[in-house]
Amino acid sequence: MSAVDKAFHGLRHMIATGRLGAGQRIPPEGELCEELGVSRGSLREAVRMLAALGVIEPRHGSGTYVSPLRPEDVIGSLSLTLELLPLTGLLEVYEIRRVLEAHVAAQAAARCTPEEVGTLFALIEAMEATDDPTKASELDHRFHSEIARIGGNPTLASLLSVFRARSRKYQVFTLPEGPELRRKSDEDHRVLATAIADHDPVAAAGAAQAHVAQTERWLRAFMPPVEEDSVEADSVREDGNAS
Amino acid sequence: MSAVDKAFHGLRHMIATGRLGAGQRIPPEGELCEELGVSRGSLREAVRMLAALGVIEPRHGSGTYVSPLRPEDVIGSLSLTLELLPLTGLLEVYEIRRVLEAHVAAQAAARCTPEEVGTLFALIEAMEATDDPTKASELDHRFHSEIARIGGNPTLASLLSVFRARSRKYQVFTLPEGPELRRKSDEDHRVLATAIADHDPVAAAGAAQAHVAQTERWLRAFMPPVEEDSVEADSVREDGNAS
DNA sequence: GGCCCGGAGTCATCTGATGACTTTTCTCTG
DNA sequence: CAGAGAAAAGTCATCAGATGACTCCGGGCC
Repeated sequence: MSAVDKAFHGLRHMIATGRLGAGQRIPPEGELCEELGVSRGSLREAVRMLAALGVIEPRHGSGTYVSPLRPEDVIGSLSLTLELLPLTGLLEVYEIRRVLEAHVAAQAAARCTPEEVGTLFALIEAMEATDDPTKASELDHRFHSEIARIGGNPTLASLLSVFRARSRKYQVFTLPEGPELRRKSDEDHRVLATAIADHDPVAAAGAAQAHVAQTERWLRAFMPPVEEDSVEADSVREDGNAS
Repeated sequence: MSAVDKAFHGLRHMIATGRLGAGQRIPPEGELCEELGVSRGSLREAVRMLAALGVIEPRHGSGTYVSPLRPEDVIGSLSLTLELLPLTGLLEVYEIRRVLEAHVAAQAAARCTPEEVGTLFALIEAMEATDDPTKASELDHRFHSEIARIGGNPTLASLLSVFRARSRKYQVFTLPEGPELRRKSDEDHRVLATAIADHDPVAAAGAAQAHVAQTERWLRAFMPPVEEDSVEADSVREDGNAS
């Protein structure tokens, strides 16, 4: 077992066994190095691994703390890498979204309060009122997140949030067909929110599934290019190396 | 932005834009340090982060390679941390499992071939034939993984595999009530496999959901203690502290 | 009492050196 | 010429030391 692995599993074991509890500050680097028998460099690499996985959180100048270990802390680490998956993976994610969004919609229909229904319709109206595609996409995300929250399962809500973030990279609303798509999307939202307000889980599940499926079809049809940062001209194409 | 963040996002950007493709070897540490403007230590921490997330894989003496970027590569990183979640998180995971297992069962019922049905029943018979709880748990995992595979969505299959691994930590079959639970579990498996063999998605979904719900009830009822010392490489034998 | 400042504690980063492992290349032998 | 073995190059793994940056707290000053 390598030194970094030793430090990684040692730290993970301390957390799993409760010796280091959620939110607690872990011992300083020096002490951990001595206890785990590795150098500071190796320990720091292990700490970075756990930080990337959302388990611990170093704070410059203060110390390193165990995360609250809530589901979103751990699942959120997926958002950094999910968008690296190829396109076939994205379509598979949509199938999962269909199923889970339908489930949370049904749960929300069974559990929602009048205040929560009001929030949903307020988001819909804000969505219909804006012309900014970016803002509309943001509100769309909040609308679905609110439904997931009402569903009552934070783990599921954070998982869906990650999946939606991956989909949002492709901004269908900025296409020439965007306004038309948005109008249909708004209709879907009203159908979904109405079903939830009526406490009709079956209708809500159906509406949610249809909505996701519609988005997926649009994506398949148009497949806009994704641009995530500055567009660097591929001047560096050193494909002809010595191999 | 810190040096490690600079290296992390720089590497991630190279992969996202395709400059570093799946399976490809990335430049050696020295070159990347110069290009990204960070020291070797910082670069190595960034590499470790991406490795923890399943995106790249360093090979001692050979180089560092981009992973195949298959869904299981990225989702598998969750398995290292999901078991750190508190118990409430586990129960939420069970709700997700209920929904997704039902879905893959329905998909499998719609898509399965006679050969795949044969595999399922062979696994059931092997499960019923063994007395070893550990082996039974292993076969149970393979049975459900096979159904998920037949379902046709590798991303979903790997996600469910991670969720099941979390549940398997609690070995209900080793309890005093284990044999009784196993008998009922075997019945569930036969019902599920029969529904799949009959190409009856509705029955398959219902059977899968009921099976997961049953397991969840057992876990709530007995809640056996978790023992996680699966790694026997006790190179650190100085753990005999005051804990 | 409130504000400013300095010191202790901690993480962040860099540099240099050495060891371990893999892959390639070359030489020697048959 | 072919093959096996050794040598060499390339790369990651690990350690040690030093310095900088940041946070937090407490004491001194107004």
